[in-house]
Amino acid sequence: MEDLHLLDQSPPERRDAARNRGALLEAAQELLDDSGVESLTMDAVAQRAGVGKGTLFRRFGSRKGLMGAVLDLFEREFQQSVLFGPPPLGPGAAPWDRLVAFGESRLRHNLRQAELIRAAGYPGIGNTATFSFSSLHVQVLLRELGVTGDLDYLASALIAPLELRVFRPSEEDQPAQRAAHAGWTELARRIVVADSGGE
Amino acid sequence: MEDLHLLDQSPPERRDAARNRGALLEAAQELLDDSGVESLTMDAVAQRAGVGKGTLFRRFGSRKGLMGAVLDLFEREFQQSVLFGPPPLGPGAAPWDRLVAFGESRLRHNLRQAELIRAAGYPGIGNTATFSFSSLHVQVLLRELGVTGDLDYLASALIAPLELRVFRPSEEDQPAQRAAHAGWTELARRIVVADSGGE
DNA sequence: AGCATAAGCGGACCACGGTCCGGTTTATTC
DNA sequence: GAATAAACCGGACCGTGGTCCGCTTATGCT
Repeated sequence: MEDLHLLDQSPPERRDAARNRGALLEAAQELLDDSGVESLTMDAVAQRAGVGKGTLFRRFGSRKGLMGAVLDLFEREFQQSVLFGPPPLGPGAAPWDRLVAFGESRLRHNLRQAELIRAAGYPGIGNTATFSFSSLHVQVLLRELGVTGDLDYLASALIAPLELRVFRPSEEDQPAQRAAHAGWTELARRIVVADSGGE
Repeated sequence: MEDLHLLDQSPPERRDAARNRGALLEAAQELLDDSGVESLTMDAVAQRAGVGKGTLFRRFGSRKGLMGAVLDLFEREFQQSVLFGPPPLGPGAAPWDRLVAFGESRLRHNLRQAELIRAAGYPGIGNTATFSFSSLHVQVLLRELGVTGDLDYLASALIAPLELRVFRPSEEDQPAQRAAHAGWTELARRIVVADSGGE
């Protein structure tokens, strides 16, 4: 699959470069799993991947960039399950159910990656690609639910409180997590219901 | 006013320490006004305040801590005008009007401090003191408006989209800013209205 | 006042993120 | 397949955030 670069216009990446990129990402993840974000030193990553520091920076630009790349791996997974996964998160369920599922799933996603997200400087919010995917998805669901008005804004506003730290997150705290999800669902209900002229 | 430390249980701060703290904050602000966040080097601040680096770190803990302290100055101002300032932001206006005014004011506040807030690692959200002030205030207003349910969560959710970067902020872009405010007001309306059984 | 104790102080020092440039590997052209 | 050009590589190097420890200064007690 990697070999069909015939279609790409710009010769995509040299073989060694690709190999190194992989090795670097892998090394980064190993270090993370091993001993947390703090141990993710650029020197350490480079050394572990058997590569010079310059290369590491060339490929990822900065420490945050590297973290962003790692996060991106998980983000892709998430997007996959939204677009192609099983209902109710994936296609096939009723819009409202998909919306609720989205809230819960996204919340969990963010909590699981909390440490990295924080260390990476909250790239999720503000990272156009990541953010606008969620925003667009919610926007579509809202439209299907008959919501009118500035859907773009409403969607963003609905996503915002799912992002880290809007509720005081005693991470791992299951009841708190449940309350957060319940609260969010209630928020969504209010936004949706306002269009149908009362309950 | 500073002299009545008789009531404080722990002798609050040595005179030289207080002086230095002031000098450091002043120096930091001067550097910021002078040439932006980038030039806010810890060495530079210390030197400008005529103080050793160790002292600077003792007082503020870290670079982010220092930035947080500077932001805190503005935050206090903001809180003052919410608690004691003229209506509609301050007390005396109808709850709904106060809520709308709060949204606009907070949005402007965040945009004005954008550079610092970002550099300080978004201390506003998650900084318990700052955040819970806004949250509590909005919570009270919602209650006055007859909203029922998890007011704590709803208040937080309402504040979240005012925080930086939930809408793509072309800072200084006035129409965008207006749209953001309009969107937020509409969001608030939906949250409030859902309790009164339709329009 | 003078002493004892604690808090404040500051600059030498360290670690890590990020840059730079000479050497090397890969692709392209004849 | 050799020559040329371009991209890649890597480690020496630098600046800045943060720590540490011996010295200084304020405060409380007798």
